[in-house]
Amino acid sequence: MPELPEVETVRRGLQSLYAGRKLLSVEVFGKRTVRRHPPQLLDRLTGSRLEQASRHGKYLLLYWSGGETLVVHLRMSGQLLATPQGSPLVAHTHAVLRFAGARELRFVDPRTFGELFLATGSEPARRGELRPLPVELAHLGPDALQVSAAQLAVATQGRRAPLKSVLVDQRAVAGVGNIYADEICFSARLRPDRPASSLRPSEVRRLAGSLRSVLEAAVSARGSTLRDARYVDLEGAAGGYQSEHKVYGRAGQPCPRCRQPISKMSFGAKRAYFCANCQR
DNA sequence: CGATTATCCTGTGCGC
DNA sequence: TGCGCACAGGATAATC
Repeated sequence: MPELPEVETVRRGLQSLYAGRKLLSVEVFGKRTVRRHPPQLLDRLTGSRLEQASRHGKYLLLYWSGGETLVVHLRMSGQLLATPQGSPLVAHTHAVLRFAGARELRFVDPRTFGELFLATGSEPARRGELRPLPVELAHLGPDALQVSAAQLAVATQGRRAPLKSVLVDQRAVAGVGNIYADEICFSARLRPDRPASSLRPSEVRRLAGSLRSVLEAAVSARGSTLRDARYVDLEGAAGGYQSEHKVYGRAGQPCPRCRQPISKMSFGAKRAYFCANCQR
């Protein structure tokens, strides 16, 4: 559910609320949220200070003074919430991190797709990144807010797959999901079912510009919160970008550019919303 | 090899 | 009002 803008909003909240704070304890409930290794391994973090809250794509990376990296992915329904000490645990609370001088950090996730794990090692730092990426995330493409037109050209080259499929493929570009892929295609005036390899250089450049501008605008608006309010920030507040969606979820409504009705097409299991008149 | 599909879960909203 | 079913922001292993 959360895509790059929502995860980035959470990251900023973590950085401002918890950076420099010492971790007092970690408590994990159930088996699914910490599933890559024994949950008690997280006790290694106790006594460390959070040095930096970082992000690559939809993954949160918490770097600690002891040298450990805690990786968090919210998947479809995960939330991180800054909650007053000792207030009642809501249903589906799977982990609680207690900090010195700050509210508890709670991981709440009804569908239990989300996960937390300690990185086991790092690959060399990528260009433009201060910290190395955990080996577990080595398969990810460049972060969607950093990606260049040249990198996008490589990602789309030789791929007959629909453009939207490539955009949501985290190995190609990390951070774009179902909502923003549609919004980016609309902004770039490109049909989501265009074979990725058919994009001309000028179209790839347009796509790169739209990637940047749509994601930056969404980050500025603190992400998108849909009707089910599954995404909220650390304070429990909804985002504001949903009111700026141009095509996502708007089948039949007039295109904001040309007033023709927005179309919906099926895409394997997923669907894509687009304007058949002004996206080519 | 690359592209669909099935799966992990719970909650919600819709149609009957 | 109540029930059953389809569907949901994701990622990945299995299958075509």
